[in-house]
Amino acid sequence: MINDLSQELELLHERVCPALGDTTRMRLLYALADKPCSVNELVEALALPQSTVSRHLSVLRNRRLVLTQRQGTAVIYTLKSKKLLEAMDMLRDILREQIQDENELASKLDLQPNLEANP
Amino acid sequence: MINDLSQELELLHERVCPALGDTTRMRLLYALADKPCSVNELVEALALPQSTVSRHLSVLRNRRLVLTQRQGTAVIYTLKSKKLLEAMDMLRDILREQIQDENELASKLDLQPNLEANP
DNA sequence: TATATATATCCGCTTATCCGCATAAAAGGA
DNA sequence: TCCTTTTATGCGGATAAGCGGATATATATA
Repeated sequence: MINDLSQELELLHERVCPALGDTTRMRLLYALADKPCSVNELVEALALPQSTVSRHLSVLRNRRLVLTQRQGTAVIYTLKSKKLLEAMDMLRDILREQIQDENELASKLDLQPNLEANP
Repeated sequence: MINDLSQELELLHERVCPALGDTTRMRLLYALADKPCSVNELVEALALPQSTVSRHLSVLRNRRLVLTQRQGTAVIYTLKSKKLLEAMDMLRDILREQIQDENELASKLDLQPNLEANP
C-alpha cells in the first residue's frame, strides 16, 4: 500500500513495531542482549513484579522476537535475531545524536532542552 | 539501571521507541524514506484524514525523528537521520527472517503459521 | 482586507494497553 | 502424593492512545 513495502511485510510490521514501542519491553531486550536470562533474573534486573515481566516476555515471544527454553522449572529467554541487536544499536546512535543536538542547542540558546515526553 | 544503558539514554528511549510503535507512524517514516513530503502528499499516500496524519507527524517531530520546513503554505517533512533508515531496514530484515521461518515451519507441519497479532 | 490553501489543534469518543494481585500451571524433589 | 520453586494467565481497574470531524492558525494572493 505504501511504497515498496509489500502487504505481507506491512502486516508483520504491525506485529513487530508495537512490540518495540513499550519501554519495559525495550529494557527487557537490552537485558537479553547481554545474555540469556530466566524470568526471575529479569524480574530482579528490572525491579518489576513478576507478572508484569512475564506478560511482556510473552508479547516478545508471540511476536517472535525472543526464544524460550526450559531449564528445570525455569524458563530461559534469548534474543532470537542478531539483527534485532543491530537495530537497537542503531537506535542508540540516533538517541546519541539527539542528545548531542540538544546539548548544542541548549548551550547556544542558554535554554533547557525542553523536550516533551508526550506531545 | 539496566546494563550499560545510561539513564539519559533510557529516558530518550522512552521518547523514541513509542514513536516507532505505531503502524501509521511507521508508514509515514517509510514514505519519508523515499523523499521529503508535504502533509498533503502524505495524506494522499496513506489515504488517511488530514488531522490523523498531522497529529502523527507532530509526534514524530516532537520526538525529533523528522524535520520540518515551510514552503509557502505547505510544510515539508523530512527524515532527520539516515540511521533511522538503517534501523528500519534492519527491522525489515528481521521481518523477512520471520516470514521465512514461519513458511518453513508451516510447510513442515502442514499448518497455518498461526500468528496472533495481539496475544 | 477578503479569500483560498495548507496545516495544526481542539474535542469527545472509542479502543487498546498496561498494571499487579491472585491464582493456575509446570517441573522437580522429598 | 505433597510441597516448593518458577513461570504463565485471568481478571478488573486505571490510563493512555488513536480516531476524525470541526475549527483555528498560518501563509499567499488578489
